[in-house]
Amino acid sequence: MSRSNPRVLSTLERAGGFASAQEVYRLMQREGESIGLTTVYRSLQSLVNDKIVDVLRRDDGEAIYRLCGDAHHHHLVCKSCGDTVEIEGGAIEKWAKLMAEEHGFRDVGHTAEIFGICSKC
Amino acid sequence: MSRSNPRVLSTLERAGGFASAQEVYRLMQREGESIGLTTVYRSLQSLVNDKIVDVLRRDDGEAIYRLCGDAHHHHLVCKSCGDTVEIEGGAIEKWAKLMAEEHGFRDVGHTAEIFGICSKC
DNA sequence: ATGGGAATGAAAATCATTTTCATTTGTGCT
DNA sequence: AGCACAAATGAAAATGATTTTCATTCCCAT
Repeated sequence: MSRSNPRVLSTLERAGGFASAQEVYRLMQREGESIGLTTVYRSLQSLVNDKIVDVLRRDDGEAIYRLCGDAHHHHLVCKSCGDTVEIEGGAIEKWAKLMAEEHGFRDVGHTAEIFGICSKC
Repeated sequence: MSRSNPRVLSTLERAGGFASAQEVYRLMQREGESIGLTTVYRSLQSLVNDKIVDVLRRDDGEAIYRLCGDAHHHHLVCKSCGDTVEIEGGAIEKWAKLMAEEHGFRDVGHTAEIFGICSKC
């Protein structure tokens, strides 16, 4: 396995903590950093594995990587401008646990996202 | 613009109201229907325009089309055997609505999936 | 130095989706 | 029926993100 190239993380931070792999790559190029696209992808993936960044999907399917805090949370994403709010999801945790029990599932995790149009758009 | 091929909609219904374009296409082929992939894509897109179906994204970025208007449900998926149970998600609906209101979002939808290991695995 | 594992990146492969374009089908009109 | 024209179709090529392959380079402990 490969470890993350630190310049990738620092670029993602500089980008406002929210960018696609292609954007991180282009940004690094523009800034004169010598790096391959492959390494950008690998680094971002490794950051996801280490739970240092989160990955979501734009409407067009492109993956966007986003620095996130550590507590388990969910996202409220604006479909138009991509603005994201972290929200608390205690209700979901309970629901997931309950449903899993009811159907005899163990070792459960979940995903949940809310998307809509924010007040600015 | 093109109009939707009715067999596409009927196949999406038969698939449980939830499938990707590729899946709809493969399903139709398996059932002996003669149709091109292009037409499947075009039909699904036109159904989205007409707001007859919803489009979301899987984790891998593939677009999945969902009949809306249908009672909205969620999935409990086994990570090991892929078995899927449809579950009711009233709690989630309320949660999503509440969170959206709190942050001034409108026109909101959501996705939620629970995954774990089923009793058979 | 030197041997081996990790990191790198160019190029090729993959895969969903979109576009192009030539052909077929359908529909209204005479 | 015969004709014209618009809409629908689908095969094949193009696109674009992402992944894989693989040869090379780097680094570090012996």
